[in-house]
Amino acid sequence: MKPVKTDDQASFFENVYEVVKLIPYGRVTSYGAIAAFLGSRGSARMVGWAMNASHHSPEPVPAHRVVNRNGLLTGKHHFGNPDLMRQLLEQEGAVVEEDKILNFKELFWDPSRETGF
DNA sequence: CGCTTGACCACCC
DNA sequence: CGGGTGGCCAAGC
Repeated sequence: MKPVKTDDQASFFENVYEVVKLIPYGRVTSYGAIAAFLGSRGSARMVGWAMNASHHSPEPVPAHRVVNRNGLLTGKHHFGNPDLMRQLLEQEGAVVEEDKILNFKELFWDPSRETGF
């Protein structure tokens, strides 16, 4: 992974972006998992808010790999095209139906586990 | 400065 | 299946 933000702007948002960019191809995670990994277990909403501002990030953020705890593509309406998120996930090998990842359990990527904390 | 909203989560009815 | 409540924290008005 990249070096830690030495800048003062190491905010929750930047942290979220880093984690999301670390998500391997074909893998997905949840807002709550990211929030928990960052130390704010109950701040899942902040992760979503960070994603909302992801366009603010200089680098592209694979937000389509972040879904809710249900494996549901809750943020699909923020990709410009509601079908884009689903297609991106299917493109990476995910099985999506009714805006839900069926093999979510298999594709789930736990940041606190896969990264060796 | 305070209330409302939000790409969430969990529990309850 | 639907809906409501509490918690969380930040941004918008």
